[in-house]
Formats: sequence, C-alpha cells, structure tokens
Amino acid sequence: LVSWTAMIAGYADLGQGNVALGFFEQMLAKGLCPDSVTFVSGLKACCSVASLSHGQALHMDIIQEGFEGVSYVANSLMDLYVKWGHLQEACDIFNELSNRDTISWTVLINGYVNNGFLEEALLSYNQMQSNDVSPNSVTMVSALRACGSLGDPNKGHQIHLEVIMDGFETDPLVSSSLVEMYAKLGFPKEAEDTYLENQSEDPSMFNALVLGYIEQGLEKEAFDFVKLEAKYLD
RNA sequence: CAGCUAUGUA
Repeated sequence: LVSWTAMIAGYADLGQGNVALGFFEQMLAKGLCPDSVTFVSGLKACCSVASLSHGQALHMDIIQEGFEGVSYVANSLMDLYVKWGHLQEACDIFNELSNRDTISWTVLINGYVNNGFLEEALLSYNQMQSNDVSPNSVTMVSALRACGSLGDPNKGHQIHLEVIMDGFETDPLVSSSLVEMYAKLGFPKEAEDTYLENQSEDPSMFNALVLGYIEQGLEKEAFDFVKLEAKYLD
C-alpha cells in the first residue's frame, strides 16, 4: 500500500494526475484498501488533472471508510472544492470538522482570497485566532494578500506586526508578500523598509519591490534601486 | 525514523 501511495503522490506532484489516478485504479483492482495518506494523494491527483468528478467519487469513498473526520483528509477535500470554486462545499466540510488545525483554517482563508471574498478571508483569520489556532507563514501570505487586494492598510499593518511577533518575516515568501502589499497600497516607504530589514539571497522580495515601484508609476525609483543593488554585486 | 494535505509575484 505504501508503494502504491508513493507512486500516486509522486505523479500527482509532477502534475501527472491522470497517471496517478491510473495507479489508484490499479491499486483498487489489487484489492488493497486505501488509508488516509492514499486518499489525500488521490485528491491531490484530482486537483492536478482538474477532475471534480473523480474527486467527488473519492469523497464518497472517504465517507464510506470513515476518514471524513480526519483533519488531514478533510483539509485535502476542502482544498479540492476550493480550487473548483465550490466554497459552500468547502465550508460545509469545515463546519463539520471537529479538529480544525492550522491547515484547515489556511485552506479556508486562501479559498476565500482566491475567489475574491476578501472580507470573509480576514474574518476567518480573526476567527482562527479567537479559536486559539496559530497561523503559520502560509496563513500569513494569504492574509497579507487579502489586505493588499482589499486595500486595507490598517489591517495590513496589524498583520505585519503579528508576522514580526511570530518571526515569520524571515520566510522569503512572507517578506515578499509584505513588500508587495505595501507597494500595492501605495506605501513605497514601508515597502522599502521591509526590504531593507529582511535582506536575503532570495530574489523574490527584490522583484516585488521593483515591480511595485513600476506599478505606482515610480519608474525612476525602480531604476535607481536596480542600479544601487547592482553595485553591491561587483 | 516507509508513502503525506495548504501559500505570493511574474
């Protein structure tokens, strides 16, 4: 069973969901009974092949086998529905889940953001904290993106402080999301400060800053900044 | 101590 699951997960990772699902079928044909890890890998395969119907079939099997209440599995199911824009389905699963972990909340928040429900995303972010579930760096990226798209600098700054409190600013994805958000909201100064405070080898934050300048019509600043950074490379 | 779910920009 572990070998089959490894094959399914491996192909799903490569974006070869159809191959992965083929292995899933073969495994069932051998009379093997999937466990939670196998189901999650199968769901991931459904995402990469963009097949809602296969995912729904797996959902039925998951209920049959009683894995529905396992947060690890439920999170993956939620993600499937979120990616299809079926937020109601995702919410139903979330609401019936008794053990909501960080990932459950993050999938929900990210689902709201990706589908344009920005206020709901931030509301869920607050609710998550009321329920004493700690956000992680992935949660922060989604929350920051919600602030940026919503145009809410106050919330954005508040979340920035929380990011610092939890030490997530060292994550390149988080710091570049911060820079991006400030740039989008029209705070080039804050964007630059964030950049200067979190220098790293990762180029994404630099790119975010330059693109931000350009989007704000600050082409000269963008150019000067690139020149300045280029000097350090000599 | 086998297989393991969620994140941005372009």
